[in-house]
Amino acid sequence: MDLDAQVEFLLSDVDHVYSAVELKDRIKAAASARRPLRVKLGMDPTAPDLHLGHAVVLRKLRQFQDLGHKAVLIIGDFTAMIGDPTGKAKTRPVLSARQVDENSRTYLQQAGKILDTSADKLEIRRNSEWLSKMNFGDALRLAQQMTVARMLERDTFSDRYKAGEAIYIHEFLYPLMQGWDSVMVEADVELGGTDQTFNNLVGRDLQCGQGKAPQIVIIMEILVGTDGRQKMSKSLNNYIGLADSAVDQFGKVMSIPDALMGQWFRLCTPLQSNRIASLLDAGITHPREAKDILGRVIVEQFHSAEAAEAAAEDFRRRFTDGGLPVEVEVRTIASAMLQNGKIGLLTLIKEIGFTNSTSEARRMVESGAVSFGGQKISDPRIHVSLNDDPVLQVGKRRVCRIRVV
RNA sequence: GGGCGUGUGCCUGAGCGGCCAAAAGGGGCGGACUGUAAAUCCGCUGGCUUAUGCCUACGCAGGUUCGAAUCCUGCCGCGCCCA
Repeated sequence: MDLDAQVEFLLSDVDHVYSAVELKDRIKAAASARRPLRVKLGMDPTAPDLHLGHAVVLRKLRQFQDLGHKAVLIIGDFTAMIGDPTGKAKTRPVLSARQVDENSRTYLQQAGKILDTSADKLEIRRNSEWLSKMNFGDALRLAQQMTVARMLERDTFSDRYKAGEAIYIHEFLYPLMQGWDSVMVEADVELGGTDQTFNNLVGRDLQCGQGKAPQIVIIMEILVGTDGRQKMSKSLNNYIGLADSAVDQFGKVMSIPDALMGQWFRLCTPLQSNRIASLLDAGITHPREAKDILGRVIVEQFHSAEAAEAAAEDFRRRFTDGGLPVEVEVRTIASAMLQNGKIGLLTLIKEIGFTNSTSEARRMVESGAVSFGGQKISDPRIHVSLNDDPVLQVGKRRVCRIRVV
């Protein structure tokens, strides 16, 4: 691939670059020096699950790897003590070393579905490595490179400030710490979502301050979650986890608003733009069909083509035809729960894990959402016996076969 | 440090002594209709072995009262203004 083609490839589906010219020059310089670019991506190990939103940036990182560059994954174990002020999140609890370890492990396992994990293509660092060693003087020198006015340019800060919400001084340190990471790992490029723009640009400033070449910043569009409204995030529960089962992933894709398909095709699949255009043209492709394809293409990236096909088939049986899934999950109940061979329906629903309380189970039954042994049940007081592994269904999605052990 | 204001359920936000498990909207869940889309309509949205019943809840701790989310005292958080 010649230089221009590489740049074009790397900047495809990108929201913003600072700047394309620099990227081209840097690639050229690296090639003649026979060294790979160091492409940085930071992640907070605060939650154990990666989702499709993370995958957008990870896929971009993979493209760099495929062109021979090195991915530098930063586990933000130190910055996690603050938490990026971007969200509404309050001050976060300090993570224990063990939590960080656990989260990091599952991160890498999940990121490995997208990234090339061979040693010469991937470097993993924790920012506590250098941040925990800085003293107050070091921090002061860092802080001197930033002004309050500049901080307040950030929407997240100015909005909160105008709204009269609390902004703590240490939150101002977050972008500086993240920027310092770039200095320490000598990043040539940093990837991030649009919400990371400010932080990543700070990295450029800090690098310049150290007399180094500023990193190129590549900003990806933020993926909208399954609700079609807000950015995908675990806390909003509008996400598709990379570790979710094929069936879950496919089902969730099918539930997104049609209007979201365009973005998802662009950011979550490798399909070409002309193909996407024809899929989105309702005159050519029925939206349901398009979404089915979207679902399969996404699922096969994290599972396999066979698993994606099976998930689509399962979906058809359950929701299009209104039947039971190909494989009904079996859940068990201890025989000690039974009295005279029977158990209260509400207790059963709760014990099996379909609701968090019997009150909730009661509401489900009263609203006509529950069927047991293939029969709809509307009386919450009923007691049932569990011979022959009966099927319990609560709502459309919660189905299982019950076995007494 | 001082003054003023504010603190309600997942969120926003009403309530200002009983009719409050707490208005209204949002969100979520369930149902109808569908393509688990959109739009629309209906119901639910603290817990309790099944209840015209009990328990827990309106920042925290006390107090006044037959009775408090509502009044009083102290404390804590947040905001604004002054220093």
